[in-house]
Amino acid sequence: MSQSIQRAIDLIRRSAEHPMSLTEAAEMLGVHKSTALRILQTLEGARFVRKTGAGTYVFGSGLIELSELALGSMDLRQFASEHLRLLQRQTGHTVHLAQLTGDEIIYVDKVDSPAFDAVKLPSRIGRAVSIYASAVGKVILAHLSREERDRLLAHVTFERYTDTTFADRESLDAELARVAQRGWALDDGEHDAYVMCIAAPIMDSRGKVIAAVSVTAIEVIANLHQLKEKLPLLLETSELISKELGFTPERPSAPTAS
Amino acid sequence: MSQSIQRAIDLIRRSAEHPMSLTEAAEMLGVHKSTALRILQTLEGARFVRKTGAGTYVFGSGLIELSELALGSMDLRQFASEHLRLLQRQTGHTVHLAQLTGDEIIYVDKVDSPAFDAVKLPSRIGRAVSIYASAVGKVILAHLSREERDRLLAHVTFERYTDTTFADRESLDAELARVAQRGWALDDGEHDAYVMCIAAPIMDSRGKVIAAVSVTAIEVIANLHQLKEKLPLLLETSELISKELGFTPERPSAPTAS
DNA sequence: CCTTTGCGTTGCGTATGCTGCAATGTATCG
DNA sequence: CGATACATTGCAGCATACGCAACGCAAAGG
Repeated sequence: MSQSIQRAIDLIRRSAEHPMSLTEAAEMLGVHKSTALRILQTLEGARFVRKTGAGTYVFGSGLIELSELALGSMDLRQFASEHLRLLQRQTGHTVHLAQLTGDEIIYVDKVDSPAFDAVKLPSRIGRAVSIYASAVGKVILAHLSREERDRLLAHVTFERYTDTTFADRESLDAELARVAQRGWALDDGEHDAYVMCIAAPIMDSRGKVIAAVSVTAIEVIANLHQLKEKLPLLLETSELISKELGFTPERPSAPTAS
Repeated sequence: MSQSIQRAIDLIRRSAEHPMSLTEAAEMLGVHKSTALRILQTLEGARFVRKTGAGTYVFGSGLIELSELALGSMDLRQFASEHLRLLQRQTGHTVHLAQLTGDEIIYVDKVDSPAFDAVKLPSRIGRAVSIYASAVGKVILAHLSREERDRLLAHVTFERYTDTTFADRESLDAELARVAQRGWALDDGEHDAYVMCIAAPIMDSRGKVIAAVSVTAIEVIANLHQLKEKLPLLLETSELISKELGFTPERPSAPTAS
């Protein structure tokens, strides 16, 4: 659409990976150096990129700050933070908070194990999660209305990542029915063969599912059975967070009792 | 410099704060709605903003992801991560990692206390720290070469935030001499009257200071004396991180005493 | 039910603002 | 000290991003 803005975006993307010189930037865009320079200077003014002493350009603090600001202003994240950290300490495993935003599910928080022997998972805040090959994805899908579920799955092209992946709409629907009934989801290595996961939904004040919490472990650390033992803790966490968002379970016989 | 890019930047900034409608965006920029639309569509294509169901635009996951990518690719952050988390658990206080990037010092990691009663500090990853009114700033300045220190302080306009602020070059230099000699810095409420802090430097393989670790507490939780008791833990942490970066202490007679 | 209003969106001619060129400045090298 | 390889600045031309006006659409209101 907008040429110069697209060029600026390309440069930002590039700067997040490697430092780049002005000449590199110009070559990458296929434009004259003076053009690249003006774009970079504009970005530099906003601290979207920063110029190093060596004259190369790198990703700037302005974007990091904005991104932290945006994440920080999410109500969900604030309400959930302490519960996630408690859950991490209780289970010893990595805890994720994934939020449904528009048509995709993205990680908005992650609490790693502080232990030295902890395995670093490839998940990253801001990154989208597979909607059908993850516990958080499935548990959110399972609790959505039929229309919304169809909308989210409309543009999905299924891919069989591992043996256990639900790689077509039919088997996925069957799985989602099971998930909806019991109220939580498993991921038995459906995206990465050795990554196990359990997830529970988070509801807002209108009872709509908007996010999910999950506990993740690799098979070497804990198998599926061991992970399931943490279910009560996980469910307690998801219920507490939902409650903080104003969700009240449907049972009419349960008033504001403490 | 570049008009349309500047406009795009303004819209990104705005979207990080509130959701905005197309009309709002156009009014804010003082341009026609069609112009604002094209900019937003370009940004949307890169997931720098996202369009909500209500038709408003919000900060997109693309920028969050890029920012996490940029932070994650910093070697320092990877090497330091687990040490910071250990230090947090050992001290119970908030731990910061601040890195010297260009002419400014920014927070690149932060480990809050997971305790429920923990006070949320206003610091935020990506934000710049005062270079002369913070423990991390002072400890980095104190270990820099004379030229670099002068360069960093050249454009600084001193401001006396509190009674204890070193608000002129002369008193700051005296303080920096003390800091350099003992190898760590204090912040006795020099930026915010009730925020106490101790910091130690992190060296790279060439022995140059590139970052600092700090332990922070508000006076209600721990006074300066109590904070100083954590010094051995702090120094151990900073030395371990420096070692991971390839730094070897000059003193051959100082073994790995615990 | 039709009208009105307030949005977002599209097509198009125009001029603004971006681009490329060439010249200048600056640092690093032989 | 000249040569090279950069980044940077000024300027003229034209491509591109702009504003306008018309359209589509949904919600509000008579």
